[in-house]
Amino acid sequence: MATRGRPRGFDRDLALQKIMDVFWAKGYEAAQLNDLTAAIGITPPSFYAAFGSKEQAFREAVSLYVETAGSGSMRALNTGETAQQAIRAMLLASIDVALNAPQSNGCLLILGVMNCQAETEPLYYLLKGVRKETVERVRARLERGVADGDLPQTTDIATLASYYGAIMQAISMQARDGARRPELEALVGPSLTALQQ
Amino acid sequence: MATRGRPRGFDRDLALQKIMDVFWAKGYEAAQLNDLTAAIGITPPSFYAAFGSKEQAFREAVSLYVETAGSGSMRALNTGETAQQAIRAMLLASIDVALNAPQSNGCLLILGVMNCQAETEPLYYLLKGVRKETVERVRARLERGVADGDLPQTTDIATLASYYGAIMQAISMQARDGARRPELEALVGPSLTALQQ
DNA sequence: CGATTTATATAAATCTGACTACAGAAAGGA
DNA sequence: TCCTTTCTGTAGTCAGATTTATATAAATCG
Repeated sequence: MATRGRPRGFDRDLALQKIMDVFWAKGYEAAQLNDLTAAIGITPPSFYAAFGSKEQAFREAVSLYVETAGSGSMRALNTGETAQQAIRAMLLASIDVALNAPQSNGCLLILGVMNCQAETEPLYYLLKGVRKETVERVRARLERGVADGDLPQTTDIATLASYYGAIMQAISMQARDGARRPELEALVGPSLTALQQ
Repeated sequence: MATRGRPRGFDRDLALQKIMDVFWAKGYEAAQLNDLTAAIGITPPSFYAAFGSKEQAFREAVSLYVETAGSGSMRALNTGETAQQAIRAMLLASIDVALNAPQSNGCLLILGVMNCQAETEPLYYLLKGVRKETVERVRARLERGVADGDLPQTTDIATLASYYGAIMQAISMQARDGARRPELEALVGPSLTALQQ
């Protein structure tokens, strides 16, 4: 059965990418419907028919981000022979992501919802959950490092996992503050000394 | 000559402290005039007569913060015999500040204005300037450490100053995400390994 | 005490931003 | 061709938030 009714006048997938870009550049609250509809080139009713609400559009944008732009650092975490190489690759990849942000800079998962008020609370916890998963993956990689013997048995894995999660947050904050690649990459070396005890 | 006209019905200094607390807890944009006037116990016209506008009130609150709550970490930076002791003291003090935040957590200078839009742009740059000063002071302390001989001549001072600025931002982010004292203090040890080459 | 000056409260003006009623347009199905 | 279905544009509603006009209250000065 073919689709009935008037066909949509724009590409929904392309529109979602632009939505992601706008949220990525401005964050959830600062991005207003004007920005979203203008970026897509549609009017509000078309937006609501296609995406339901600003909040639902954000959720879809986050999913897309996790699948595409945001996945680079997690893929990088699975490269490299040693845990240290993997962590370095992850941090460098997160710098790439931060600098690839359109307009503004930084990671959507870190900067997308900064204040937890009644209205934005569910979205705040959505992003917080994704960040927690990230730390979990770092922890798993460090555990493997201990098992592989490239980290000492005494390594405080939980602390270091949380530490590198914090470093990624710091990278995004610095990127948002206008830091360029050299300044961001300068953060990687010092942070890796924690693995060189 | 005595003050003419009806005297103010509230203590302006006390009111400014409450304004600081509200902005500290919620950030500039999330804090609405309702919250400010309710915290002080006055009505909007009294607020505007005393503080001019929400933006001017924020500027005064930032000044007060720098003089009081925020000065702890900078004072700590001047304690300790070695540069490493000083940095550790600074980080621990910034954890104290982050956990002393009313309601929410973190540093007003780091989390007070997160998105730089037309309206909040000047305030964003105000806070960014204060943060830059902080990094400058860290740099000066590290320079003294090299001069004192407790850091090697080859120390990359600019990089490390920026690094510890980033660590303080990370501490505030983690605190905002609900981290308690043990989790925050666990970030200090790994970050200090950068000085133990 | 009367005049002036300043603060307060009520209540509303003003503006912004998310969202939607309505009518018209473009497709498929009978 | 006519009906149903779905999308689109105009225009506007509605709620929330900062700011202010107006009248009243409380102080000092002459």
